[in-house]
This record gives sequence, structure tokens and C-alpha cells, in this order.
Amino acid sequence: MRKEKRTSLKDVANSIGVSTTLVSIVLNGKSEQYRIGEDMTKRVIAAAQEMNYSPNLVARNLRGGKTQLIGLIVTDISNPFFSSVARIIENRAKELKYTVVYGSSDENSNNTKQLIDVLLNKGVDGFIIVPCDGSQDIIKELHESGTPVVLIDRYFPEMDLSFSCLNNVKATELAVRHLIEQGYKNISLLAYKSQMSNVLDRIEGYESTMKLEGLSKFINIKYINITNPKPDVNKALEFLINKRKTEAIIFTTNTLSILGLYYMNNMNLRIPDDIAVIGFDGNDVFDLFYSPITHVEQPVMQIAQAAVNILIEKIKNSEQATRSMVIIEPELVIKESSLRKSI
Amino acid sequence: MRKEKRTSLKDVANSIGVSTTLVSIVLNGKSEQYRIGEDMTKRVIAAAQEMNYSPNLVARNLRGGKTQLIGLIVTDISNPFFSSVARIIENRAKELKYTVVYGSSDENSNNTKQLIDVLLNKGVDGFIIVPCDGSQDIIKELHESGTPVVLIDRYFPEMDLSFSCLNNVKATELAVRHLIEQGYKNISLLAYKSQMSNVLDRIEGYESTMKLEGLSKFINIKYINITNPKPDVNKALEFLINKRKTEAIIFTTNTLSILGLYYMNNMNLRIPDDIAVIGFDGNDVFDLFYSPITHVEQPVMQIAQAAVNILIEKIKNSEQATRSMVIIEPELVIKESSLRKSI
DNA sequence: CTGAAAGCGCTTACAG
DNA sequence: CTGAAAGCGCTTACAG
Repeated sequence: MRKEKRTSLKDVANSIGVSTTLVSIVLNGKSEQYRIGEDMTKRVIAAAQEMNYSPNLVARNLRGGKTQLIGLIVTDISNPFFSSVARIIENRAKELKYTVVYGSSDENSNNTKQLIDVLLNKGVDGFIIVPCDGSQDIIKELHESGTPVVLIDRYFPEMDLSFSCLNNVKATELAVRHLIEQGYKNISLLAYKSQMSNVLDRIEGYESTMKLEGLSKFINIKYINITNPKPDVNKALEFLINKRKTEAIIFTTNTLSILGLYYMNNMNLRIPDDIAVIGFDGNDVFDLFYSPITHVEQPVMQIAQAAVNILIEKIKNSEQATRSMVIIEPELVIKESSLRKSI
Repeated sequence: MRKEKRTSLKDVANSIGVSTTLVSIVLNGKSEQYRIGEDMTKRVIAAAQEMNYSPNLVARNLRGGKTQLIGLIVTDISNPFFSSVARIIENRAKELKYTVVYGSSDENSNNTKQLIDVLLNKGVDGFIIVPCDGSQDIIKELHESGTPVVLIDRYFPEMDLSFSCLNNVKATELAVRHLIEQGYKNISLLAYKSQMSNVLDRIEGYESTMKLEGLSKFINIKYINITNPKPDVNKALEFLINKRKTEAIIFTTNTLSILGLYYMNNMNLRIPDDIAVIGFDGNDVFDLFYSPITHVEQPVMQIAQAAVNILIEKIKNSEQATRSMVIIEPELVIKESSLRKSI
């Protein structure tokens, strides 16, 4: 199993009898700048092409401190929302000549810290992070050490960090307004027990809209354990439906929505006749359900691409430390699950 | 935005007035081998800890040629099957002190080639690849250059390459046998138009079992465009159901199954009364469908973990070039979609 | 037991 | 216009 040696800068230089300096300059497109002769430039490029040379990025990195590697920390790469994000980031990164290293935190700040350390060791040029509860200090430290960081999906309002995420207040506001239009009043909400912005904002959008519409007395929020949501979802739904006689439920994440659907199927609750439902993030489950599920749609493409753009910008201009805040508007996709009760 | 300098080997060495050599040896756990004094060893370790030293992997890589980076090439990281694979690989890799860089080929061999080049440049120690049509030569070249490679999900029978995948022949065999037991005879199959082993084997399992059971005349296989499957799926189902009067359909991938369900919903075909269905890979769509979908379940955990194990083994023992072939048995999860027609 | 030195493959001031 | 040399942070023969 011979391990073939790749052609190095030196090989190219030797092959045409010049110095590595010259080759390096030419291949980095700095011929003009260094006023290298046109024919020499051509000779070098030809030789490099001939020998199928491609620079060793590891060496280049050691020298220049850049790897063209982006560290992506999500909570779980196998969650459909985050795997979509990962795919879009991959594509956009590729266009900009970057590659992605990923890691999953499972909503755990210790894992986040570990991942940051590991990825820093790999020499990533910057991070795109889905922050989780308790990760604020770690990320702050990372940011303050001068490493380019962009948050995605969630952000820290008090911190001077760039981010790209959904207008989460608007998301639940749209959901509530739609349900009210359809004649529902007793509308409940399921959300994770979390202090992250995405959760707080979705709760805020629900609460403020309910109040504005004079439905304060119907405000019911159930908080779900984020790492083991299933039992909490079942308990919450049981309570809301049987005790609170809720007519409609808004689920604030994809996972919560799906757990909710399982519960309702098990309890033989018909949607929307027994209970109206609004889910989060479009997916095949919603569309293929017997009663297709109305949901808040996140423009993932825009959110994820913006994150990459901001990050690369930061990497390239490490001096200026401007804070970019991208907030993308949600869309409500209306299907059958939230339509007016048949009377 | 000060970019703090990380503490280097040299910093540690200077802080206690010894050479970098010594520090390197100790920190790499080679004190015994080089017979370094016990107290010296302790002093060095203490200093390193004190200064919060962690080695610069880029430098170590340039020197030693190892990055502890695994290149993962799937067809699409946002496909639920592959994002699950990615997550399991991530976890197993982490246990073994590796990190994952990923890329999506979209079933395109040029993309695969590009990804291999890019990841090679990043210095990955080895690859886990989902190969696609036309990628055989590229991967062969990679393998022969001495880079550790393990295929996953699919393999090249004629090539001396390690792989981890499902027993695909068995997968469709189980599906066909179950349908026959339930009284179906006119059983059709939808598969991708592809020469990859996973597809060919799934077709093989179907065909051979149908023949063995004396149902040769009911063999109907429809080949679906892999990059744009939707129109083909619709056409195929129309033909099979209306022209061939098929009673049951086996979908050989997750994506095909879901497209099939959309079609049947649109056509108001009831499952299993109008048509029985067996899907591939378990997921929430199947379980939450009005008639939960019988499906072939791949033990993804085993498949993906084996791939990592084999790869790391190869990376560590680059001399011996044994071929590991892991073939995991599928399981048929029986739900309502394939039960005997109500008479 | 310990250190000086070379070298991994690059880039970039510095000379000429 | 072009090259010799230093240096990024490590590891590892080689000396002593």
C-alpha cells in the first residue's frame, strides 16, 4: 500500500529551476504585485498544472493561520431542521471555498465547550453555533478571544454577537392570529423549558397577541423538558385538553409537534374537530397526515446562507468587529389542521 | 479584538526552563520510553496543565501527517437516513478522538471527486464514503494511493475495499415473503435507476424470491430517476396500479416511499385496502400515517459504528491492508399497510 | 536522562 | 524581477 507523495511547491520549483518563493507568489496570483514577468508566470502555472499540484492546506494554515474550515455546532445533526441547515451551510461554504466540520451539542453546554475546544484545535477559521442554555459564557470567551463567531437559530440579546435567525415573536403571533380568525379562543402553547431567545420569543409572541386580543384568561403555556420531551408532552396535552378544555394547540418546534401528533393519534383525538393544531417547520409528516398540519415555516435557506455570509465576512475582515443581526420573517402555511371547527 | 495567542509547546518549555523536546515527549506519554525522570515528568505535566496547554493539531499534522479528521461523503446530509448516519459516526468518532468533516455528493461522481480532493487537502486521515454511480475509478485511485477508505451503505463487489452495509438482498426478500404470507401475489417494486450494490441487491432479493415462490409472471420493477424521482414515481405508480393491477408495492428507499404516499393520497387510494405498501427505513411519517407503514428497518447504529471502527483501525495500522466486510441483517417492522386485504 | 537541530510545506519580509 | 532565509508549532532521529 504505497502512500504516494503529493507534489509540493518545491517539486514544482525544482522542475523548472526556480525558487519556491517565485512559485508561491505566482500561484497565489501575486505576479502583478511582485512584478513577475509574464512568461515566467505562464511557465510556473503550466508546470504546476502539469504536475497536478495543489497546495497543502495544512502547511499553508500553519503558516498563515487559516484552514478554510468552518466549525458548525448544532444541537443535533440528525434533527431534520439542523440537517437542512447543515446542507445549506455546506453549499454556501463550498461556493466560498470553505468546508464544514460539525458537532452536536445535545443542548448541553459542556458538550458545546468541548466541541469548541476540539474544533479550535483543528484550526477552524470561525464558528457557526446554535447556542444552548448555559453556553453564553463559553461563547462569549470564544468571541472575545477574537475568533469569528455567528449564532444561528438563537442568539444572546445582551451580547455583542452576530446572528441569523427567525423572527420568532412574529412566528407565534401569526399562529395565534390565524387561530383567532378561525374562531378559536382557548388556545394553548407548548414550548421547551429554556431561556434561549427562540423559545422566549415564541412564548412572547403568543402571550402578547393573546393579551392584545383580549384572551388573557385563555393563556396556557406548558414547559417541556428539552432533553426528554416525550413524557412532558403527554402530560401537558392531557392536562390542557381534559382540564383546560383547550380548543387549539400551538407547538413551538418540529419535535414537539410530532410528539403531539403521536399523542393525539393514541388518544383518538381527531384534528381539527376535537382539537386544532399548528406545528413548526414544514415536513412530510405534516403534509401526509390525514389532516395536513398548518405550520410556521422558517425560510431555512435564507437563515443559513446569511449565517455563512456573515461569518466569512468576519473571517476576511478580522479587524472590524461589526455586529450583523439578520432576522428572517416566518410564513404561516395554512392547511386543514387549524380550520374552523365543523359545526 | 485582540486575538489571543495560544500557549505553545515552547511557552511550556520556557516556563520551566527545559527543552521543547522534553515537553513533547512527556506530553505524548513517552516518558517511560525515553526514561524521563518521574519528578520531571510531573513538573512538565503540571506546567502544561497550569498554562492550559493543548497542542496545535495543525502543526502536529504537518509534522506527522495526521489530523484526527475523518472525511464523510454522503449523497445528501439533509436526507434523514444520512443525517442519522452522520450523527452516529460523529459520536463514535468522538469516542475515538476524531472529528468529522462532511460533504454531499448529490449522487454525482464529479462532486464526489471534488469532495475527495478538498477533504484530502484538509488533511483528513481517512474517508467514509457513500459511493455513487460512476465514482468507482475515483475511489479506486484514492484507495490505491494508500488513503484509508471505508464504504458505507453501498459497496463495489469487484473492488478490494472495506465496507459496512445492510444485507439488501435479505431486505426485499423479507418484504416479499411477508406480502405473500398476507395473500398478495401481484407485487411490484420501485427502485432507483442505478448500478450501485444497494439497489441491485434490493432488486435481486425481490426478483429471486418472486421466482422461488412461483410468481415470476408478477415481477414488475420500475426504475426511477435518482436525482429527480418525483415524476417517475408518479408515472410508475399510475402504470403499475392501473395497467398491471398490482396489489402491493415495495419501495426500496425512504424517499421513494414518501413520494409514493403522496401519490396515493392524491389519488385517494386507500392503504392497504386499495393497495398494500412496504416502505424502507423507519420514520415518523410511516408511524403517523393513517395506516402505519410496514417497512424494512436498517440497523443504522450498527452499520455506521462499524464503518468508523474499520476506518480507525485502518488509519492506525496503515501497513496491513485487510478488507473488512460488514453486512448487517435487516428487520421487517410490520404495521397495517401490508396486512391482508379486508374481504 | 536531556537538548540542539532538522524538517513537515508553505508564505513573506528582506536583500539584491 | 528573483532568491535565500526565517518561521508557523510540532516530533523525532541523533548526540551526548
